[in-house]
Amino acid sequence: MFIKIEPGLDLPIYSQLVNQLVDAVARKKLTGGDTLPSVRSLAADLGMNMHTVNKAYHELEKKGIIRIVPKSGAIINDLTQLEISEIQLERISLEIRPLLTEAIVLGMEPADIINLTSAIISDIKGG
Amino acid sequence: MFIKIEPGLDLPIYSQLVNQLVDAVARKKLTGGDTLPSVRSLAADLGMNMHTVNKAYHELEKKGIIRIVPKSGAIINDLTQLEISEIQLERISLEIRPLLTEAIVLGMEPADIINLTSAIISDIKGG
DNA sequence: AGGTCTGTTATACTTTAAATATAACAAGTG
DNA sequence: CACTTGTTATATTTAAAGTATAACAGACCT
Repeated sequence: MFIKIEPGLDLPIYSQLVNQLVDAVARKKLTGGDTLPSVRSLAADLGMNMHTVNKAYHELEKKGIIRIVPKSGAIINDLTQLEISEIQLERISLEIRPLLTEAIVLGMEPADIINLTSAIISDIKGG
Repeated sequence: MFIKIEPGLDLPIYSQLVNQLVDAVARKKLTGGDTLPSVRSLAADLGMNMHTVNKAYHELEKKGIIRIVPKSGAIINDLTQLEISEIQLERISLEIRPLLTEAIVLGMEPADIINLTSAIISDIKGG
């Protein structure tokens, strides 16, 4: 797999795993219908515990990015041409808010923030 | 004070305090030169421990929003007409990135995200 | 000068989250 | 039938969050 985990970072390793899997979907290394490795095999791959991977998978399920079929496996959801749910939009807004507030307080103009946002989005898709 | 802390939330109470103080600066309830209450008095006010408030203040100092003068107190920095530092910009970008990635994966178009961002910024300033 | 308030530092403790370690179960798959 | 799957349960370790006291030294005020 294309996952690199760094223990000792300020971000928990299960969150790192979540972020990198979301990233992989954004970059289309993973796409709707693809299956994720079993929690056991991925845990072995990454040198971490089964339950840690399991926690990451359930986090991804909460986010609506994968579905978990008990006794079978985890599958990436097909979200193309599907409207984002109100709940997920609300959650993202709530998490993004304090960061935007901080940017404003530190002196960024709305236009600067929009430019930064656009640049990051391009990088996510392109890089 | 205009601070409301909710224990039992998934966000640590020292982070809640940080967020609400940043928010107060954004809304200009607090502005450059204003002093924050002492860690002891604010802790008593909010029914929390001195060290928890202290932790929040130091977090705000790392963010560049206040300065702490030992044996004296905490003062809001004057950041108007001051360029954001490269370090802070880098940190904000790094934290905002996974949220934007998630939005993309959940089907939002770049334009949608920009609109959402603009709306939140307006709300921060206006509300 | 004296007393109070300040942030700082240190120590100790409790509680919660993160992470690991095993083990067993029941259902899907070949 | 044998194997793999996610699930569940229990136990343990480590780190973070939060509280509780106490003492210190400089600032501040009368």
